[in-house]
Amino acid sequence: MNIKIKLPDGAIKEFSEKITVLDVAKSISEGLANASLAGIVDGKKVDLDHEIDHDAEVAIITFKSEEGPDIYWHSTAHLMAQAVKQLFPKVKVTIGPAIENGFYYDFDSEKAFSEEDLVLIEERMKELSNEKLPYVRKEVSRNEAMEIFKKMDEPYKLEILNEIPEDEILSLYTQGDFTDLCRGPHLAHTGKIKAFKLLRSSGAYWRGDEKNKMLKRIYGISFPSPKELKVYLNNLEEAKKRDHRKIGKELDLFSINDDIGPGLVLWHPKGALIRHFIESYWKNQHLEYGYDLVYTPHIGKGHLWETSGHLSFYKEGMYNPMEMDGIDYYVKPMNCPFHIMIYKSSKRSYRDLPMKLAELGTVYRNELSGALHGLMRVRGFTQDDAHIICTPDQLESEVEKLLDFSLMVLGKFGFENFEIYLSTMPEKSVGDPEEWKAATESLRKAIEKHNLDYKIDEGGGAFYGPKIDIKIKDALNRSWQCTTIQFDFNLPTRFEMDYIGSDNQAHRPYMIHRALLGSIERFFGTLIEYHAGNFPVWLCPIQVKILPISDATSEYADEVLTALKAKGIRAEIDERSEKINFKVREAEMAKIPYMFVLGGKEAETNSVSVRRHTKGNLGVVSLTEAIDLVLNDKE
RNA sequence: GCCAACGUGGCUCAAUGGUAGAGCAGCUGAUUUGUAAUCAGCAGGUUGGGGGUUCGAUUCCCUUCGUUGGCUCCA
Repeated sequence: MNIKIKLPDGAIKEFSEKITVLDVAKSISEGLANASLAGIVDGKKVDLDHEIDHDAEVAIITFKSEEGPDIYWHSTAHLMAQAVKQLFPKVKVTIGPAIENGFYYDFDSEKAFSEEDLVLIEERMKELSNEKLPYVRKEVSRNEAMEIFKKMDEPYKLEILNEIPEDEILSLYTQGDFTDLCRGPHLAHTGKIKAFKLLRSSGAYWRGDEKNKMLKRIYGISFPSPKELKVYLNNLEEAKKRDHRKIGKELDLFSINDDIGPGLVLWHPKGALIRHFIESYWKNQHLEYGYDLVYTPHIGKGHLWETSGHLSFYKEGMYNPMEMDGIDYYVKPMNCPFHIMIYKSSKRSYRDLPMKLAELGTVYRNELSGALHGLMRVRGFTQDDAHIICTPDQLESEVEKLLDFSLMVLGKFGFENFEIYLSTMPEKSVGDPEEWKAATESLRKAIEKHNLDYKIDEGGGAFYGPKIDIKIKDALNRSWQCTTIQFDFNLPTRFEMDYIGSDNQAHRPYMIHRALLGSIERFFGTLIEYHAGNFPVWLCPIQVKILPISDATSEYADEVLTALKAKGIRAEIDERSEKINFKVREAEMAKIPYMFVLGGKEAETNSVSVRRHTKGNLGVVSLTEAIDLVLNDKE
């Protein structure tokens, strides 16, 4: 017998008898064998003790491999479930997958897991890890599996079993006294799990459906070494310092007040000024790129929302109506019907298209109280909304322009890392499938033209059309949607929109909803976190703080201030009779980008000592040079 | 909305059944200072709201509001 094993680098190894994946790793190096978690044989992920009895392509998975962490974390989830079952035998297990950062396991338990419970579970996990219990795979028939889980009294596993397709191989993994239904692969034994931490417990609905029972979820993370775990936990701590709610308070940017109501934002002077700069930039760009700015009211008659369909599809998201002259008025959750009414205010010709109506439209939505989160999810917010109404043959170029525009705007704020999703037709949808196809293709083409990485969210589109979403991550790695470009095959029909074509016939236009920043509130939140409060200079309320060393230079300080203002630089003098250290400290903490320190020397030579926030003292330069420095940074 | 934790002066936190305390911020005064905290004094809280247990509640119980972490939803 002679088995040829092809490795990822193309090398071929020959073995004279059947071997396991671990043998292959060993034949390469002892180190690799130690680090190996599992393997890939002919494209299939398998356990290390998987036997190979034929020529095959084999790759070894370590923690550093793309597939590594998932397997590692999944095995840790099993370890945690074992510990939980031992400590709380009445608990029923459900599912426990690896996630982006770590893993969780959902349990059906009367009692929630307290922090003390988590410590107990961790301790038990440590003991079980020390026992180096092997994860043993066993393939079973459907009946066997049913028997086993019936005996174990695990109803959720039985429910899952029933939903696995007939032709799929069923496998069980057992370590010590714990058996779980699982596709695998898993680590060789529990001793491989060296460092772990249970991070939090929370509630989670079975299958994510609020109609189902509330389960108890435990989240955790694990690494092959304590050092990696420590680095991860440290990063988590560092990330918390970037939290927009914390920085928003420290820099006095915004607040949310109990007496006003949850999810309703107060923009304080500094935050409002930044918002003003964001909005003016936004308006100027829209005017330049062929948009028309509009303003629309905050409320509209119930009849309007019936026509739009919001009262049948989105009622829970809307505030209750208020009555006037016997007619119900609703606060708007969206701007679209208003923009449509502007379109419909006169007869439109194909020559009017594309029509692009843009508005910083403030809307109110009744978000679930438990979902509110700082500026990221609020109940009243301003969308940087626009509706593009065009003919079918303008579609593709409009989508392309949109994506260009969006990337340019996001870039202006310093955003370069984001996730792009293309969402396609869901099961329940309105509109002609051919139109869906064309629209989806035009979205795809636009993304590909930019050479951007993107993920497809199959069936994730709105019922009324496909969409592109751009998401930005917050300090804790949670994604928040900013840009959204959505087709709408629904509203043009509902509102019977039309235009007269060159053939003198009425046609139905295409409509695209889009928001670039998403909402000003959320965008501001992500902006704060992305820059850790160190805003791009053009957005800073104060760009330069002038710090005279003593009263003796206060006259010169005034001159510097005048010179800065003349160049459109926002500056302020700290005139207090405090030590320079103190003034520097306060300016640093206020994250002001430039500090100009002035003493007798500077006054004599018409210069300033420049200090850059986070970078420190840059030395003395002439006032004109210093001003140029700031102006260059202000772009 | 659901599961859980939390709620003490503007901010960060202390006080586990015996009339609430610190630092920072604020105010007043002194200090005129060379790149991240000058010194002193003063003032500020019916401990989120309501109810209960108790001789006595920040502390224990109930309820309500809010916040936080998740579930869900979405800008």
